[in-house]
Amino acid sequence: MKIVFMGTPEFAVASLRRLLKDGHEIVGVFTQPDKPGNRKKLTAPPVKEFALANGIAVYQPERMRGEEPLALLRSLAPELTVVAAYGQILPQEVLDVPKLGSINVHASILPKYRGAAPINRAILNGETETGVTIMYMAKKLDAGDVVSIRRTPIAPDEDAEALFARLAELGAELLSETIPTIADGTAVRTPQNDDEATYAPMLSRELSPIDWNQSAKSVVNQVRALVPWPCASMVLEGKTAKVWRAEVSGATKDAVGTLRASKRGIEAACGDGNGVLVTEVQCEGGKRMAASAWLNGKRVAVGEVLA
RNA sequence: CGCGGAGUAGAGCAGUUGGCAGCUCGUCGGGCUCAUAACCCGGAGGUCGUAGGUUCAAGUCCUACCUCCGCAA
Repeated sequence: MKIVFMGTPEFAVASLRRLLKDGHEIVGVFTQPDKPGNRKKLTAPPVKEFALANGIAVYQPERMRGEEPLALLRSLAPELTVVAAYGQILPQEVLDVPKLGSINVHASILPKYRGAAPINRAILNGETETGVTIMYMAKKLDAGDVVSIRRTPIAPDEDAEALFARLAELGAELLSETIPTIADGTAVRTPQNDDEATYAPMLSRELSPIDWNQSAKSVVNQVRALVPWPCASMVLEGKTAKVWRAEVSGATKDAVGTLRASKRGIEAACGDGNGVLVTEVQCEGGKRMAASAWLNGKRVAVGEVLA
């Protein structure tokens, strides 16, 4: 089938790879323009890299609105458009170009967690189950008719990075199974119940600082949810440090917010009387490292109170 | 030319006015112990990011470059 693919981050690569593997003719890939990444370098979206490496034409319009991109898309004459985390809002005219319509791979069980950061938000909220949804795209964000859903449990110690990778594969698989039903017209369109919709807004740095007054479990969820960006953060020696990994430890008698060096890391007392063991941190200008290694370099004895 | 931090043993760090390269953890061997992630003794492990320069002498001072990272976007 002649397909146009639209996607940007790593999450989308899995689906694109699967489409290729399934033998579809990818007549073009749309992805976000290269952005000035860190410090100096211009970084290309993962989807672009993958597409180019596989000899597929790549288009990076600033906007999909307007006649130009619309004409471009029409000239490619796709039968179906597949979108996965593209990062741009598509006008109805664009969605209507392919005969079979435009479908989207979304990393949640719709109508729950519509929006930009469904995976992170699900972990942040302590969900124990999530999934992927294939749906027809509608004008309203992530509100189109659902075609297929696949659920999966979230492991208690699974972080956003790991879940991302898993859902990307799961989404690709479901996409692969769903496209044939769209092609032969057996796909069933189920409208979403808007009353049950929830939103997963984009992440920001404001979510980073850890409030130790929360329960230990909430703190750990925050740490898991925000990896690898923006990451939960704590204050070490007056500076902010990213927290890459943490786990709930036992009850503690320390006052809320107390940091204590332990054998395996830094133990912090939380609002519910339990402790959180921070096991991997990253200080300003430094690399991520085991918390025990950090304590090592600081020559802090086990049991000593840091703050 | 956006601001800034950092490259020294497997890991994390120290190294003062240039003068024999150190500390903690880990690792290996031995000992103590009912036992141990605890304790004691001992050992191995480093072209100090790269290339030049100054000097009797450079981890340290000068120059260029490479790599990693935080903030800001």
